[in-house]
Amino acid sequence: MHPLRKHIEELVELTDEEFDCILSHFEPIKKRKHQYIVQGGEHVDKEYWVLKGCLKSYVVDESGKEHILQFGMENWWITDYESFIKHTPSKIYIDCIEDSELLYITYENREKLTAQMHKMERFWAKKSKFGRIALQNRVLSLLKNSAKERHDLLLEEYPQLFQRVPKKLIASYLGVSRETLSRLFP
Amino acid sequence: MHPLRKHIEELVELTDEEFDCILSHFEPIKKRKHQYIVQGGEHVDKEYWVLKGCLKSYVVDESGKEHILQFGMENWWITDYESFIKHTPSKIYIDCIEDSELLYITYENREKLTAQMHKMERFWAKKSKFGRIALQNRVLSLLKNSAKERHDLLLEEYPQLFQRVPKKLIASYLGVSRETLSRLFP
DNA sequence: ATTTTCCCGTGACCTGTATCACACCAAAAC
DNA sequence: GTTTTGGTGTGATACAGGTCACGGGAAAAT
Repeated sequence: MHPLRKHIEELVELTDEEFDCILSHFEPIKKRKHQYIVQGGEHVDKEYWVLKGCLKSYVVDESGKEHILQFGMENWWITDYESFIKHTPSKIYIDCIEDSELLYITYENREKLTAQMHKMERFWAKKSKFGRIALQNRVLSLLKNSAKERHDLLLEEYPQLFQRVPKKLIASYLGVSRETLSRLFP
Repeated sequence: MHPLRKHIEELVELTDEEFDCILSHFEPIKKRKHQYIVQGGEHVDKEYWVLKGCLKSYVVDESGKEHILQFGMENWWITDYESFIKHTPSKIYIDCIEDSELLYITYENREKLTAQMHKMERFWAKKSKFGRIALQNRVLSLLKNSAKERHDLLLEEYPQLFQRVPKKLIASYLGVSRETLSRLFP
């Protein structure tokens, strides 16, 4: 079964025809390590689904430091939601940590697809709810947990991440410096 | 026009009949300052809309310190989304900072309403998207901004808040101690 | 009216984390 | 193979913000 179908069917059931229709709204794209799919200032009109590889979305502050909002690995969706939903210029960057294979859907195609297939509207609505809950928990974690606790929680939830991405990126996701993270876990 | 109707019509247009139908799915409730609408451990099956007053949703850590996730004032929705959506026991508390008048809808009624009125499904979907974007920006702000910067951004975005709620709650929302906040803005 | 609680500023001190600087090593680029 | 780049650990030092403690005044409770 196509991995995207498997992914969608975790939330809604599909017939063969429905999935064919869904897939026809996507385009495949390959990107190599260090290549961008979103750069700050752009208008983002695509949402990406990761078939293979690993990406990061982040902002860059005035001092040039990166702050990671999200990683994207197999079966994850990634884009700048603010730009994608509100049609505003992007504040974030997304690039590949590894060579990656992606499927993307344009805003227009997503609108078409949700209009004609109510299941997909429900699918994305659920995704949005879960994404919101995850972000809510991340806010709470940033408010109440120490760097060490945040690290342990991340390790527990996404152990694969620690095998794949450099620790300085983990540090940037957790909101601590590379050096501090290194000292916390000798 | 009913304030709830005005609120909903900011995102989707309604006929009189549609709004009557919507309103019939809600119940009014009054709560006094210090009263809870959600307490940790409960199963939350209601979403609240604030007609009048002010509330806060927060977690309590092991040391007893409160960390504020969200304030709710007029025209805001408030509940524990994680518990409400996933049907898990609540990790958060919600209580009134002022005497408040609320309208609530149960999970069941919300399901009924979204099933029979597609507009409301779209309304809540949009709300969810915007909520997610707001949380995303809050995460980024916690990662990249100092306490002072976070304060200034909050003041800019929600000046009313500073007129209504004690500064210690603002501090708790920003993720700094009351004393530090007091020193930052003498 | 009196008492109690809460709000808020402020001093003294402590601690977690940032920053800067350097060194080592592995992996990528040439 | 050699060079360059990037990832990681570690020391020294600086600082933002936390914690504890106190007091005064406003607001709520009695």
